Amino acid sequence: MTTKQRLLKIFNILLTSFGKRNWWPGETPLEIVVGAILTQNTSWKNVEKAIKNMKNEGILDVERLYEISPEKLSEIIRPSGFFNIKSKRLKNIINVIYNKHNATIENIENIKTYTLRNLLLSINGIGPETADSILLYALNKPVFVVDAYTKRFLKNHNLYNGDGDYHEIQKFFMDNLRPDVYVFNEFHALIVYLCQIHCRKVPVCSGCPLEGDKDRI
DNA sequence: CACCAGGCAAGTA
DNA sequence: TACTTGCATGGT
Repeated sequence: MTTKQRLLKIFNILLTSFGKRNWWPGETPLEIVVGAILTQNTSWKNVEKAIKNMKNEGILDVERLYEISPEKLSEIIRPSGFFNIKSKRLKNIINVIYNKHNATIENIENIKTYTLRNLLLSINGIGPETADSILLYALNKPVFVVDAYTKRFLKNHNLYNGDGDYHEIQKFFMDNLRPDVYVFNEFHALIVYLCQIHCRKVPVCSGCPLEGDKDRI
């Protein structure tokens, strides 16, 4: 079986076993952008509390976020942890959207994906994973998101023998899958779900739908 | 009590 | 280039 066939087979097994994950939880592109920043090295449950606070304060809005002081914002997002640095990071991306793109997320959707990715990466506080999460989940661009779970997944299933470099792993997925937003969206979410319920630390686990995978370590 | 969570930037050698 | 550390709350 080729790598492409095996990867697609794994995707289908995961999708059949677990169903659609409905990522990203968030009602608007802005909420997804905010969540992408807040979830950096933080559990999603803590992020939900912070976002709920933001909704209660009525600041889940580009203009409100542009106007609010970093100190006030820090207090509102406190449950997400790292609140001072995340407050600055939220202000950083909001400033770009507000000043250069007419205060709407939708206006930056028209920028070519490659250019947009570099724009996001140029913002202090947005690294590869956050940039790609925004591109895929907020803006529907066919970009594969790599994270710690993805690396563990590849290692556990002996799918990729290279170092853990983010862009090499991303290239592996994008070379072996059609550039399909739906597949990229669900595959990343399914990998996270699989790792969270079955493969937290040890490489082998029982009850995993991929147990029969011959090439698995 | 320790350890981790849907990272990133800055500092050091 | 390749480590190390700061950031910080909340769950297990």
